[in-house]
Amino acid sequence: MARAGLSREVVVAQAAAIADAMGWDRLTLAAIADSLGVKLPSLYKHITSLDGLRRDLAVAATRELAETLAAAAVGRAGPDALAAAANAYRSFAVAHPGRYAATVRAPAPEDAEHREAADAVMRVVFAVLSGYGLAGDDAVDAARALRASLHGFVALECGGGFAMPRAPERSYHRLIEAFDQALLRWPSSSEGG
Amino acid sequence: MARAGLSREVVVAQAAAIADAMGWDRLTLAAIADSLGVKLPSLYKHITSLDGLRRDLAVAATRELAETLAAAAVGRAGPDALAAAANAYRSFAVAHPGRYAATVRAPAPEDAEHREAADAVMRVVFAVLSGYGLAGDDAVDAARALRASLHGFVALECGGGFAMPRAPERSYHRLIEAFDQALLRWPSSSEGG
DNA sequence: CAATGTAGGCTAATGTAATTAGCGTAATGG
DNA sequence: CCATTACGCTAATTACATTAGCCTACATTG
Repeated sequence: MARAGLSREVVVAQAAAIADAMGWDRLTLAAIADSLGVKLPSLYKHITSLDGLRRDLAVAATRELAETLAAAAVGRAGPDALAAAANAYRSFAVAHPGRYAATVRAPAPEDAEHREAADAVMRVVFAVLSGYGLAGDDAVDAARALRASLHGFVALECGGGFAMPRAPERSYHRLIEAFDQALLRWPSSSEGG
Repeated sequence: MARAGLSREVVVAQAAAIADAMGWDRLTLAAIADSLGVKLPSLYKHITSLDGLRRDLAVAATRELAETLAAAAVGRAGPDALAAAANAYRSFAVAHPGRYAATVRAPAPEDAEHREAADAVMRVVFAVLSGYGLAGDDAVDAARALRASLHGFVALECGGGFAMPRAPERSYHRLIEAFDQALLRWPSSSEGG
């Protein structure tokens, strides 16, 4: 039997492609093995389990998202940075739905590598918010609100949750515009101790 | 064999309980049958398939959510209605995570019953927005932004996505406050044709 | 170059879950 | 009371994840 030249990286990359094509929830080892031209059990020489593979894919996808966001926001500030990052976020989700879904998986508490990848995403978010002069609890609240808004939008959009006949791009643009305005007034909101 | 007194409704209700307890994604016919004290194949006398059951559960849960939101918002208007509905939304998700996840499933295009349930939710949202004088594309954009923000927040929160040591309730309250302010200025945003 | 050890493929077997086929009994309506 | 239907069962099939254990390509080393 000729060697197939697999590795953990190759398997994860193939898993990403299949997750993008078939959906994160329908990712199966059978499909991955098939598309790599090997039998299913062979994968276990490179992964520990399906869940382990999902975690590896989550880490890889989260890093990819962080780099994408950072690349979009670099050299920009304020509303400019916000719009660039938000558009990059949605584009990533639309272009790579499986990988995007993987980024939503929360890191296990003791998983330093995964945490670091998730932190890298949050660093970009906080960098964008710093352009609005936000820090401390203000920034945490704003970061949560921003991530929630963007994630909620793309999750609903990708899930077919927008039934009305209006282009999602328009609504998204409007959302970001409104968020920008909200950030300008953010620090003046009641700061409950 | 004594009859177990099953029905589609009973099976769906049990599925809801199990989805809440184990998670929407880990809902299995085996668990449902077990908890009802019957063998797995017996369920097929009342459901068409696992996916059919998930759809039935989605309809039931979506109706429940619509009623919950309507009950919370009735008799209120403006910021009051917004806060009441938003809090009811998050409470529902936290109290019934499985049912909440079911409500996110988009109706199939030809599924009138499911569509009607989803419309009932949107009617409450539009009713809240009408208190801000919004209609037409303005209202559609605002409705999408609102649903995205709320869904994104509870999805991330329930998924353990908030790592920072700050109470999610605070961040949520802040989000709603900011959204209220955004709605006041909403119609003045650029209305791109 | 030959011996050898390991890495990386394989087949076979197990367990869980969804689904279908077909059997037998409880409930119900003439 | 009998016939029909409703409803639960067992048995079998399929798909998938997982483990055990085999067998060979290939790199290392004498």
